[in-house]
Amino acid sequence: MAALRTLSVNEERVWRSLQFLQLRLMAELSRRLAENADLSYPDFMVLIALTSNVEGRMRIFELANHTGWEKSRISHHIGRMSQRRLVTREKCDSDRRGAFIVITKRGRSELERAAPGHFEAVRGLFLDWLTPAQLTAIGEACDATLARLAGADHS
Amino acid sequence: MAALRTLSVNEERVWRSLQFLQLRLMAELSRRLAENADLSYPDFMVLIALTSNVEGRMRIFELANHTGWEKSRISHHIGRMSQRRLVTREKCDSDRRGAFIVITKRGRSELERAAPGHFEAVRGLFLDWLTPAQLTAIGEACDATLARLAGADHS
DNA sequence: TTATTGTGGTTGATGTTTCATCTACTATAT
DNA sequence: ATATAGTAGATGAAACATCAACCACAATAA
Repeated sequence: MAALRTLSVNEERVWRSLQFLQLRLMAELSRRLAENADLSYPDFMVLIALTSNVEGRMRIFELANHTGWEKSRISHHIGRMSQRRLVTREKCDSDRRGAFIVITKRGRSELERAAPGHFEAVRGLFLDWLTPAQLTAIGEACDATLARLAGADHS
Repeated sequence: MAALRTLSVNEERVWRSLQFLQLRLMAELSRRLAENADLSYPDFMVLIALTSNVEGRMRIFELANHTGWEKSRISHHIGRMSQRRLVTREKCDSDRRGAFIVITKRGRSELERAAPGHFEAVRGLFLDWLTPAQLTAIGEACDATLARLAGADHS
């Protein structure tokens, strides 16, 4: 029975909207990815990360940095993706604990099938409708928060 | 080998930041919830929704609207939460298909243990650092996008 | 009344994410 | 050389999320 709403009315509205944005926008983007190719949103992120370097191969920890995911999540996800022949694992010579993840021909073709529509959707559903001021505000607010989160010594 | 980056440099930076914000901020908020109480973020959302009406009871579909989740997700989650005695299910007289979900004493006490720290964190990690202009920009951008997503007839 | 359609919610199967832990190796210190 | 600590990644279990049925009832129409 304590008073629980400790955000101002306005703050709460924005916070709620941001959470709903996440939910709805990701759902719609996922839906379209699945429609255009046989890829989930996470699949797509991994493939995009892999192709951000020319060889299409990357260490697990590099993938983790790129996506922001934990190594375990990467590892499990790569396991599933390699069953579907979207990527393969290769040995790493310079560090024998390590593994390279390499995009396959099939992975590349799925990605190429999905990417144009995806980026078009990101723009068409979201980015294109923002004023330059909104775009800047969002970018700066996110970056500042991320910097703070990274900097704080997590008690 | 096609040209895949179809967002402008600036657009891509903002889009990436927004995705990382989601990831990191939610992770940190979840971590703190688990630290202060025995609640996951989804648990917390359900309990907050339930207490937004005075009786602490709500139909499944109301919970779904409140959280933005699908009914099946709600139902499964309620199943797990009721095993932990955070909520219970009750019959609905006015519609015999329906179910009421009711917060328990235990649910209320966990919530009260978690809520102050949670909202403080939302402010301290994020909201408090935004300028009024940024807050407005984010709110309006989210709302406009959500309206568009809801309005479009999803082909 | 009966048929039809729609809604509220559940269920089971399957896919995903997290958490804690483990193995193998590398790096550093003694 | 050996001990110690740290890092890369894999793994199994459990929590979580999605999807496609499904059942029970309500609402509408014939």
